[in-house]
Amino acid sequence: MKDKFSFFEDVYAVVRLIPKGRVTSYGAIAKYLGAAKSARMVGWAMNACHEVLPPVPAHRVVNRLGLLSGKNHFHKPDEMENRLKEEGVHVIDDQIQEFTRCFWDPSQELSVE
DNA sequence: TAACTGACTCGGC
DNA sequence: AGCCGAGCCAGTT
Repeated sequence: MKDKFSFFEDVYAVVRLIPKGRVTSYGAIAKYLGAAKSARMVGWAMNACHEVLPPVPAHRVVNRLGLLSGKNHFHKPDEMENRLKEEGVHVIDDQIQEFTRCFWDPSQELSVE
């Protein structure tokens, strides 16, 4: 179907690069891809990530507030926060604790070694 | 075909 | 300081 790698593929690639125990925001990914104003598309891409191989760790992607806004779209809402906790990310009431500390900016981590 | 929605973000009031 | 509206792109109805 997609002869060329679409915006979605790029999003998946970045999300899969997120280190364990780290999280990022839709805007950060969008900005890294050159579409800072298309943060919605990043989220929309996540909506289709369910049948994408290899599986995309969408649970590591949250909004800029560190809120698990997309947990409701997972197979099971609890799976998202449960996975983050298992990776060492403190999550309380769908809110990532020390979000700025666990934040992983692709344009910063992938750009600057 | 045209219109709407959506896992966001920023700016204005 | 908090709430509301507009912008963005692509997929879905």
